[in-house]
Amino acid sequence: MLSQSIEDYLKAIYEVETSEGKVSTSALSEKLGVSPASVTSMMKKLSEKKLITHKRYQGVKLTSAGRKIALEIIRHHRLIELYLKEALGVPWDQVHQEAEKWEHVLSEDLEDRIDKFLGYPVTDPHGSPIPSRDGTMIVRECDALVDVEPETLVKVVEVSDHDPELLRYLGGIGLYPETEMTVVSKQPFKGPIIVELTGKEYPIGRNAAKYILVEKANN
Amino acid sequence: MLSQSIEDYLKAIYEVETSEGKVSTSALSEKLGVSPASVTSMMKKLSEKKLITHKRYQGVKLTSAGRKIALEIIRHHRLIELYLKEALGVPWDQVHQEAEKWEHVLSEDLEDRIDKFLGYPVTDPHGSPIPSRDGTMIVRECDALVDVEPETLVKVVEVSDHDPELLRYLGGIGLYPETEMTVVSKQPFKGPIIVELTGKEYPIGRNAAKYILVEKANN
DNA sequence: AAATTATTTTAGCCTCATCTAAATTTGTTT
DNA sequence: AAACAAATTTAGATGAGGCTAAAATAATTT
Repeated sequence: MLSQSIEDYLKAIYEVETSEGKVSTSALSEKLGVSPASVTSMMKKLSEKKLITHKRYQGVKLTSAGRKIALEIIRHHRLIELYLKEALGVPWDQVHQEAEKWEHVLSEDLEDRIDKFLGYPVTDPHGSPIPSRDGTMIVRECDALVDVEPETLVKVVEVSDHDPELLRYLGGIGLYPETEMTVVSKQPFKGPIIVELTGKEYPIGRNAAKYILVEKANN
Repeated sequence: MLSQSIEDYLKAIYEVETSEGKVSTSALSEKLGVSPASVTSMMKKLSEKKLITHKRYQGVKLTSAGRKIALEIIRHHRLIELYLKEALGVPWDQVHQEAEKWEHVLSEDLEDRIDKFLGYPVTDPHGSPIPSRDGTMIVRECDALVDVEPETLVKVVEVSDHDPELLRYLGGIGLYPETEMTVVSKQPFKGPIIVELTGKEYPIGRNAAKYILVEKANN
């Protein structure tokens, strides 16, 4: 059995790996809120357990064993997020922190029951894909909202779950995964992006727009 | 925030206190599966935090602060047990181990949602009373099955949740809280107790019968 | 290319929760 | 009441996982 701490590291490595390609000590230090020195010593331990490969000063990579565990935890996390929303009505900006703790103590049996209850879903409330039981996750083509040209009709695919405040704002304007909207304009001087949905226009900051993934709506 | 370990100690102290009156180092050592020396050092820490009072060589007692925390954890545990059974169909012999882990990471908000979902229940699947939010638990008058005289009609009040195998056996013969049955006889030489329910007779070992609480059925 | 800055690693220390072995206190026999 | 047995506590060690400060390496600037 792996410690909660190890599980958190593997998950963080997976996430940095897919979002940035290279996994540096400082990125993990930042993400996990621990000192760089702590990261290095954990990397040593994970290497010994053959869950990652580590070249001194060169960053780390998950082995397939490590990736499998990371995906298992992410699967727990996302099933729990969806479950809490569907079964208990927990608002989408709160499910993340609840899942963050529960994911480490969820048994396989309960995981299966939840999966079945939800009808074997493929995405969580934020639109993130749920890894399958055998440790694979679909890859999707999509763009960050911040990179979309004005005058484009797009469909929201996924919103990052890490900032509750952003989620509350987006929920307030009715912006969820599957929502269709038009990118009206990008205000100059790094100003906000203006989107139109349900007939109204709303501003979305450039930084927030990095965390909203969309695809071109086909119509 | 208290560590999981501290929460487990407080819960164990509460349980020993109510079932045996006096809380000895060895009883806790036994119950928690740690060495007596570990118990002593934890007692020192809990004393410093004013969660228990401890006289050297004389056992410990919960303070009201300590009792409140113990009851909060027990409330989590029992609400979770019932929730897993009702909402996800987890069999009653499995809910305990799942609750044992989840109880430590349940937020107050989620606790309230679960409580509401269940309609503010007062007992868990094993018949144990669920402490109220403000930290009180009802006390009931009842006898261990092992102490009941033959020829008595009784109603099951509560069954200990700690032995899955016993729970499976009891479930198999249809013995649950609220079930009415007749104590037919107590076999000699510490033999089993014979009970009759739904027209059939079943043996229950003396030891198991210590963990089944009943009250005289009034009819 | 040398110097400076940024990143990563090493060295050494801390806290938590556990352990074993030895010492102390309490309880029970003879 | 002395001796023995049982329970409890103390002393000292261990392994996780974190920290800071200093050293080593890599990256960037001048």
